[in-house]
Amino acid sequence: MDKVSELLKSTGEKCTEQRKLILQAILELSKPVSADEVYEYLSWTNKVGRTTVYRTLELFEKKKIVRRIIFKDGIIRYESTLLRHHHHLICLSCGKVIPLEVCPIASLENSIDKDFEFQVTEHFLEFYGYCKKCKGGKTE
Amino acid sequence: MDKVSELLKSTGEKCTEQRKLILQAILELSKPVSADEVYEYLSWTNKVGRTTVYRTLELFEKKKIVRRIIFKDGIIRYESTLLRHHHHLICLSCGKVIPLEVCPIASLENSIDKDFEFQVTEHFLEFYGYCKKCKGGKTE
DNA sequence: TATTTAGATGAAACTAAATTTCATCTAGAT
DNA sequence: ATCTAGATGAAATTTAGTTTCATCTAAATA
Repeated sequence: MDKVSELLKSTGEKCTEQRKLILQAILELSKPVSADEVYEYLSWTNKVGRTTVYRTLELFEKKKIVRRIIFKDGIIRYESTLLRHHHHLICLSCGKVIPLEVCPIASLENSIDKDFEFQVTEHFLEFYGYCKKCKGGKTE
Repeated sequence: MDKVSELLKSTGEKCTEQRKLILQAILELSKPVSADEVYEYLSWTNKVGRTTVYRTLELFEKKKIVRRIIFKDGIIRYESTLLRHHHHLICLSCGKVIPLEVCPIASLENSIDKDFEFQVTEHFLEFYGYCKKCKGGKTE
């Protein structure tokens, strides 16, 4: 059985053609993608409806196959949890998304727990600015 | 002239009754608020329309009177830039928003500039979890 | 393998956030 | 007091996301 099917099986959920396609799309795109981007990416197959994409991504999130990422624009995006926890550099000019391996936050969570009696379960950190290419002539 | 009017004047934009009310609302609410929350907060005055709230917040963002904050839910919120740059703890159970004075990121921006040739202009960092009250019996 | 069924699918209707249009109004310049 | 660029808001529109419900199918069971 292929990797995608195995990953789906491991959650105890039904392994449908649509779910396989959607999961594969996420892995292939390998960056945070919106439901609509997944839908467009798979439109040529004529096998997956918009509703199913939304519902499946929600399911995947619950099953921790994907994690939710929110950028400035407020659109909900997802990326595979096979990618280790990390952050992003997002170019305000061309939209390029650069993964950033460093996470300088983990160590902070414990001290927040202590100082605020607040139990941190997750955090979001994204950087915005201008990539190498766009640094010169900013287009915004 | 009052503080709110002065702040508006300093941007060179017209100082209308609506803008004064909206700015005052943001200062009074003193937490990240959505356009709709501002609209509801001011509804008793019967002087500000929804469209104007959206447009004015956009203007305020451009004029750096407010900054945009995005939480997990994807709704666009704003807070006054009179509040120094900071982050938030957001309770997944009761929705409470606790401001966090610490910013452990500033020092990192320079090294990102060097390592990735990416000029960071801003960053978002929010923590999610359970506040003191909700820690015990999680409701989600 | 055939049957069964809980759960998955998708078209269409709906909701909510945000934006655009356009006729009217007004802050502040003259 | 007059003028006008820009501000306002009701209504229409767009966009992201959700719900409904009739139909279909994965996979459990006979």
